[in-house]
Amino acid sequence: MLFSTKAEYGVRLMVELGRQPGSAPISLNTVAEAERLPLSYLEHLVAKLRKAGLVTSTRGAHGGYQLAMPAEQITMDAVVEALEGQIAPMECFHDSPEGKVLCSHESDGDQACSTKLLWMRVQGGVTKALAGTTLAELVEFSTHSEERRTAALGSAA
Amino acid sequence: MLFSTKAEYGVRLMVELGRQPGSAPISLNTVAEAERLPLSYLEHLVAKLRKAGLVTSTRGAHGGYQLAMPAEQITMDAVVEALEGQIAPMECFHDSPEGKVLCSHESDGDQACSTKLLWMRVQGGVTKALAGTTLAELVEFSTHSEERRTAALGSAA
DNA sequence: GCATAACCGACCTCTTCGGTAGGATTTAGT
DNA sequence: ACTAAATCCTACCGAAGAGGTCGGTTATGC
Repeated sequence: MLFSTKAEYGVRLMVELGRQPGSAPISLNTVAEAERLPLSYLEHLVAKLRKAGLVTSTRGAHGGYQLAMPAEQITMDAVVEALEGQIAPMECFHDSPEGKVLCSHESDGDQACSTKLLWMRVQGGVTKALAGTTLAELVEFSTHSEERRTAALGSAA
Repeated sequence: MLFSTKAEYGVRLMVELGRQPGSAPISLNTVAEAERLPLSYLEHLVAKLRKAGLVTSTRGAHGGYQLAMPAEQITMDAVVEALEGQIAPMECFHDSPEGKVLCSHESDGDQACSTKLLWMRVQGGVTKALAGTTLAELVEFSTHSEERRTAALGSAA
């Protein structure tokens, strides 16, 4: 498995927040029941999203969470990275401060190990897919999906 | 991490086999020393590659492993899948017998969960990168890399 | 028959995953 | 001021997988 359920649950959580039209915060309990996910586990995940600056929280009664910015501006690479940690295909891969991709096997400065070409391409494919998808797209996708389901149920009855 | 060292070590093993020009089998010990990887662990990995039909083995003295087909015909999706299991971004993803991608949350036949769009794109990016890379490319890449290193050392001396 | 090597299965340690538990803190409403 | 609702925080826990190790069995060339 490329990703764990941390990413799955976290994305579902973000989509759920994105579906809410108003400006009132949504409690985690509401999200947990809507998506049938364990509340206590979601607490851990939403903490990562908050620390990454993707959601804001308001404490106390009638508190909850909201997106920190419009869903159109949230790309999924930020969401997944907040939940799963840095997106690297292999342990020896890490981003250097200048944004270059390094492989810790390159002890001689410029040398690349025999697998670097492959992992570079894989990482490129993944980050391109993640960065090219906005939360708004997923919200719209799920909304349409639900409309189709409701329509199908209606015509079946 | 998207992949574990199983894929890393396994690919390095395959590259090492691909670098050998002759038709004589290479012992695992030779590979292990060349790549500085634990022999006993490589045994487990090469077993997976053999079961997947990517390498052939000859037992007994002077035995070893060889590529089951020319390196140009070996694409890395087969190698990585043999080592890591099915390439799916999320646990709920699995290939149906007809080759379609399914999500086990789609209990209503056609419905998709809100994250499917995202994971479809990610999986597409990964499989495209893996299937678009042949073992021959990696062999050539590593050979050139080594030539550059040798040249650099020579000029420095 | 002996060295070499593939094969096989059991085991072991460590980390992560997915989740639970319990409490502390903040806030809205009464 | 009290209370209910919520976030927040830390610790823990069982299961699974990662990354090996080990000992032994089988097959083969010399």
